[in-house]
Amino acid sequence: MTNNNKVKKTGNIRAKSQLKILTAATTEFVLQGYKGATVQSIADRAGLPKANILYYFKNKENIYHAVLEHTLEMWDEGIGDIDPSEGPKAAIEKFIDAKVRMSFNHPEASKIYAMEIIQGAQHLKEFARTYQRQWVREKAKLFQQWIDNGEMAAVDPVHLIFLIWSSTQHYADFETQILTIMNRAEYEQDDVEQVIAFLSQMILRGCGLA
Amino acid sequence: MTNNNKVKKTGNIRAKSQLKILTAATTEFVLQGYKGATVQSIADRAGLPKANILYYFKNKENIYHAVLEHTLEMWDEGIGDIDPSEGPKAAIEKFIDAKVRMSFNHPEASKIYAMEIIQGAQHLKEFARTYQRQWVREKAKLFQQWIDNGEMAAVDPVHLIFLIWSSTQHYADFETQILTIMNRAEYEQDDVEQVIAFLSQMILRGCGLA
DNA sequence: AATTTTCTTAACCAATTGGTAAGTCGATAC
DNA sequence: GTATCGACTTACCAATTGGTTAAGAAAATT
Repeated sequence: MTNNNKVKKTGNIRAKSQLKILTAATTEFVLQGYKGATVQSIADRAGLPKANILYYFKNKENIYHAVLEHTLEMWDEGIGDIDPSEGPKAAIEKFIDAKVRMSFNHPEASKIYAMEIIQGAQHLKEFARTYQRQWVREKAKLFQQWIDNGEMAAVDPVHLIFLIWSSTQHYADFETQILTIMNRAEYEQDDVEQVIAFLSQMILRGCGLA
Repeated sequence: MTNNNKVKKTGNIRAKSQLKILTAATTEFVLQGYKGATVQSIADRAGLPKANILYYFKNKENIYHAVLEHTLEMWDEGIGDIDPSEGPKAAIEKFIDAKVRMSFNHPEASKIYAMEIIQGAQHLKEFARTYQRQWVREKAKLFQQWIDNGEMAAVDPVHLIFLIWSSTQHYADFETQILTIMNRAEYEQDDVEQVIAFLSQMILRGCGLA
């Protein structure tokens, strides 16, 4: 009998350290950009010596890849699939809800993602070309059926998806600007609900669903 | 009489070179980030030797400041002030129109701006705190009056402004993603008009104005 | 207790990069 | 003709940074 008292001790330090590094790296990459974030700065933020970082990750690019993967997993989970049987109103509501909550809960993930796209999506082009394109087409088709059925107004489904993406992500990516303009130090609990209510109202009405 | 034949020869080269550098620098900063863009890469893109760059601009940060200023000027011009007397419908239409056209015509300006905000707006906090905050408050007040007058639906004016900003800028900042998903190499003439029509329709309806 | 594996660290290096010093060159002014 | 000034260039350096090596400390396994 091995590993009885302390369950899975091996790899425990490893997993812990890797997570610490990944978290620190995400923040550094957002704040300083890929080139601006140094291995040393990541190490400092993680509270580990620099050589230790390069013990767990082969090199800097490797860290960045790991951060991106982590981000994409979140995108995948948080996006909440649309259930066709629910009808357009519930579908859009659920979609907005999920995206807004993700923006408020994981702003750094959204920021990393946004910076990648802005800079030309060198590391994400494949993801967009395969996965996202497919996702958008499926969902657009669904919306189109609802439109053809007279269940919602005739709006361009693809642009509708872009609208939901942009308006929801904005609260993560432009956090700094929004807080400064509203003269606030940070978001509060209520803000999430308020944004969800506002965007749902606007977009549903825009789709002739309210 | 000096400078008769050739009008203002001195400073002509200067202005031309500076513009070339600024344009090249904007692209480099967008593509590589502040730290990632090297003076050499800016020089290469501008078609000038590196030392020449540092002859016209004291240092790298100086170039970046110049780029940001140039961007803010555009923001200022392109935003197109809202005329209270026109009523909410025309005002919102005009606002969306101006912002979308700016996104399609100067995507790099939008991108530089977006990256600054995402990374914490180190160089733009003052601008947001003074100028933008004031602008948003004025406009929000205007919308509120229209709402109180029953001229438009009761939607949160500040969030409405954020919605217009985010949905219009999206086409510049996320250009790469949008084109990839739509399986297109670049935007076409029609796209601008289509986006303007879509967003106007959606947002006006959301405001109970269509 | 011995041994093997994992983890941690200091010291170091090669390459890149921002920036400078010191000048050349050509045109205009005097 | 020569002094001046803006435009441009070469050669160089100090500092930073990504990454390696090699060796020791700690843990886990036997």
